[in-house]
Amino acid sequence: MEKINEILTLDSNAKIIHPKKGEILQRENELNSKIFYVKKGLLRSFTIDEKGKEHIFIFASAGWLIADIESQEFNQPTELFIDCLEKSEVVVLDRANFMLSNLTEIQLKQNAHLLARRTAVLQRRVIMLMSASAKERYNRFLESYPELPNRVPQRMIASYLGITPQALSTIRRKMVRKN
Amino acid sequence: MEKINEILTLDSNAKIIHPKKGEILQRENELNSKIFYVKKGLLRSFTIDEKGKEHIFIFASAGWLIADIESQEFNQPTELFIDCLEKSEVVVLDRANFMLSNLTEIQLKQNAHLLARRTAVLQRRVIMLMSASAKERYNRFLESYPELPNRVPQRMIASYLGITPQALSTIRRKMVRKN
DNA sequence: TCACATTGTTAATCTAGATGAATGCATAGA
DNA sequence: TCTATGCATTCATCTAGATTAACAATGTGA
Repeated sequence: MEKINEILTLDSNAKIIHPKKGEILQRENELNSKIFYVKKGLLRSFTIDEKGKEHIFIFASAGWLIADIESQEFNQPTELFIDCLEKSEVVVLDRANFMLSNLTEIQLKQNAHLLARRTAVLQRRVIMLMSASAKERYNRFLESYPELPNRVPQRMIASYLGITPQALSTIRRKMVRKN
Repeated sequence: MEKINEILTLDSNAKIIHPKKGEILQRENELNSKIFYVKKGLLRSFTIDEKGKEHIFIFASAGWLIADIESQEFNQPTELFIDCLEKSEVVVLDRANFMLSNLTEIQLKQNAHLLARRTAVLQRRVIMLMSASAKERYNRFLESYPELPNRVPQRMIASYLGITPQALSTIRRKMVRKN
């Protein structure tokens, strides 16, 4: 991972920012959205639906990308907000830089790798949402991201799992009683 | 899109196959899984859960990639089956070819573009699964893939949407009555 | 320090969609 | 041609999780 850090920071068009907790890096309906690479800290992306309900799309801790690939790929304004959950250090790239500029072959490959890793996570997520109960999804979440429960409030975990905070609370109660 | 076709077929390591309807291109638990680029026809990927229930992960018609990115990225055996829904023409690439070999810069960029497009679809899918009702998901599906309902049985559409064929049938009945 | 917002919990009720079963239709294979 | 298998539909019932609401515990900012 250290290699990728170096490569990204060597990209002459990349900027580094240090957002603090609560800072919004990208708003819904913005054009020209960016790709963020998290060096330290924790970001998240989320949508807000017509009923005003927040749905967390992805968390990104150190070493992960966060971006609205959909809007970029189809050249539409963002549907996703991106904000900062912990004091962070973030490399800001734009789309042209990431895939279409004159990067070296190694940089392109590393970037493709980061993108593939993100896609892999999404693949698992879709399968989970379709085939697993809320309880199973929560257990899988704990396995996959053991450090996150200490870093984000439960209502955000519930939102990421696609359930209400009440439902998550109930699931946790039942799990405790069984142990 | 025609450009990408040409590029892929020029890749000297790529093979072209012509699977027929029902043919299985990749089974669960296979190692060394491939990336398939659909030139003509229609493929799908799906999982089978512990209860034996089938969940369609993605359809891929002409111009789209289909692959188990997750298992490739984490070097684990495939969880996904890939099979053929219509007589097709398919370019078979392996992972090394796709991202890590000595392709030209243009090829790498085109491949990254295909990957990003797939990621974009997955992004929309996750957001839909989390925030929209079955009826809304069905309507969005019809908008996004207007030609697919004529090409695949309804039970597969239901499976793609994450609902039962009965539920889809009921949704369709209600939609017809309202018009 | 006090007012007020945010978080997590519990419980009562409601509902979208699952499950299971029966029926008619169409397609395929001997 | 007859039979069997798969597909779509309908209905009765069940259930996971949503909704609403009340409350305690913890932060937080003026």
